Amino acid sequence: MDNCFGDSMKNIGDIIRVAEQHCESRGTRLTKKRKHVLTALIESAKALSAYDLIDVCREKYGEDIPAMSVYRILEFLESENLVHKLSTASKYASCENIIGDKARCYSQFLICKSCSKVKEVGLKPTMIAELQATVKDASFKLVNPQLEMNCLCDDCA
Amino acid sequence: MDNCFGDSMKNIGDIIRVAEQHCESRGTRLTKKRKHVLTALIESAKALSAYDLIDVCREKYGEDIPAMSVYRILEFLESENLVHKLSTASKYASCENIIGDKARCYSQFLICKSCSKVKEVGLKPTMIAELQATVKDASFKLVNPQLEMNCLCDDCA
DNA sequence: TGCCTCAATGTTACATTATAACATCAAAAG
DNA sequence: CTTTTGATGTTATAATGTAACATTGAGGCA
Ligand SMILES: [Zn+2]
Ligand SMILES: [Zn+2]
Ligand SMILES: [Zn+2]
Ligand SMILES: [Zn+2]
Repeated sequence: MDNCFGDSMKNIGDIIRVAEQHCESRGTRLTKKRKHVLTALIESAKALSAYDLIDVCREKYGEDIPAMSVYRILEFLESENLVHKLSTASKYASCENIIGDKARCYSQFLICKSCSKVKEVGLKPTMIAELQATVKDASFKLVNPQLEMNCLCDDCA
Repeated sequence: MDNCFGDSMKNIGDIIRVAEQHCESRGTRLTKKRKHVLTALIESAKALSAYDLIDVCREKYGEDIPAMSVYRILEFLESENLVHKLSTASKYASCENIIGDKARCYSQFLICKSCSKVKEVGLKPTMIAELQATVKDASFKLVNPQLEMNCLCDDCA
């Protein structure tokens, strides 16, 4: 490994600050609860369900957020491109490009079906073009080009 | 349009017969209920939920299949590569390659998020190779290469 | 034929994921 | 301060999916 921190090298404070600025510049607010949900996702290497997040927020912040609110918060964070919904897993993961703002790029997600570990990887333009062409040939319009790949991580394989 | 039948050109009897032979050759059985569920999916241009299928089977075959059984039947049909589960939509679609047995190929599914119309398109080998490479670089193993694309069909766009 | 066995299906109960509808609270603006 | 609007709470319920155990039914064999 290159350093002694591994993935936890990422400075959460920095990411949150960027997320706050991002929201501010868009006229929205990263409230305390939204920040907690986002932080929980950033700190997790694994995708979490809405109900997982309820547990994490209770355990880590002593904060009881009802399911309905968690879903609304996730919807907000997704609309701000800070979080991605992984439909194949019914779980949520923080965007890995909050700093750098590549969030609008087309990503593929490698999701371990055993432990939910997730990795977000940008799609190459050539791939995007090919996917777009396929969709067009079939008379469909691509709405959300997010790809989710059903995988096993090396720990689980 | 090339002919007056459109997609309904596909001869369902032929497909079912191939599916039966396929099962027989694998030592499994395409029972009456399994056949009904499979037929319902083949006849539908749209992906259907398990509960949709309960309704279709009741309406078309006067047959009341409990939810648990429908899920088991879908699991069986998927294990035989006759049906695909579209996880992003929580719906199911018949394989479009039952005749020809390309079922083991890697497919991408274009799914209309408005009406659930679905099209199965084979992935080009170059695409598969690229996806595989990405997965490998990230230390994941690809389990199921199925791609699901969130689209709008031309009718709904 | 009658029994045996195992696959298929039924039944009941429940878990998980998600949304609708309406009430309340709180921050920013005037 | 009040108004306004966005954010959150509350309650109920819908939609999707699974666990556990019971029953049925189709083939194989005495
Ligand atoms: Zn992202
Ligand atoms: Zn794993
Ligand atoms: Zn197929
Ligand atoms: Zn459509």
